[in-house]
Amino acid sequence: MLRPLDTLDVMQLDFQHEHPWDVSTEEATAIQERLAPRVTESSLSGDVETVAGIDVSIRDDTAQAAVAVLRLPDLELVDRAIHRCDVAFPYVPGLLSFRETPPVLPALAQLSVTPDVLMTDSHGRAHPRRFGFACHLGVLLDHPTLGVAKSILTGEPDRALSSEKGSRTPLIDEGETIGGVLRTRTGVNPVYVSVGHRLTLDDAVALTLDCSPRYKIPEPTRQAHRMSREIEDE
DNA sequence: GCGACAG
DNA sequence: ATCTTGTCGC
Repeated sequence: MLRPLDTLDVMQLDFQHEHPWDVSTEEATAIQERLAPRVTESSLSGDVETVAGIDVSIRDDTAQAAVAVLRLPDLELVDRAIHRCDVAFPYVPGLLSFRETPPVLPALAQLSVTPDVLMTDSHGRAHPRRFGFACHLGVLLDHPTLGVAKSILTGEPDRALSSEKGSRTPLIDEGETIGGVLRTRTGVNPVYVSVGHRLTLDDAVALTLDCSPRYKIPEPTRQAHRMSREIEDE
């Protein structure tokens, strides 16, 4: 049974209450350090029926956020939302959430179902301060979230990966496991999976594989990416 | 100082 | 991310 939106009531969330978003890079960094301890890593409870892929495209200082909610295991689209607005914060490696969160929250608020898990095309704990976009979004909403990125921001693979689908190795930074390097397709470059909030790295890896039966990029994120690039005029 | 650097 | 066509390889 699909969960109604009320358990993820973004409309009620005054996300500016936690902290301002119009901040300097120094302030943004301090906010990350303050919120990072709030990330929790515990096993998902119950079956995951729906996963929401989240992505943002930016053209000429205008952001278009897209959310695609897919049902497991068939990966059928059950809900979707788009939100367009101006972007204020520049792209700074390590501060992506300050650029992408403001467009994403209003898009999530448009959903008519509550996805069990949120999936971003970014890092979660695999971040210099262990607080990537996936963590920031997860903590703000207090909802299970994972990050699946296409390249490394910080850290390095523990060992070389074999070329078979499902092959994985820890992503290590300063002696700490901050995520996983995962081959989602045989013979294709791996993706980098990490915890955003309220799930374990093993949960995140398993979900990523469940969502990637055909392509390197998981289906929820893939669809969100396509939607974020759809052009509409008004 | 130099190189690295999610999207 | 974004600007962009064909093309090499499994």
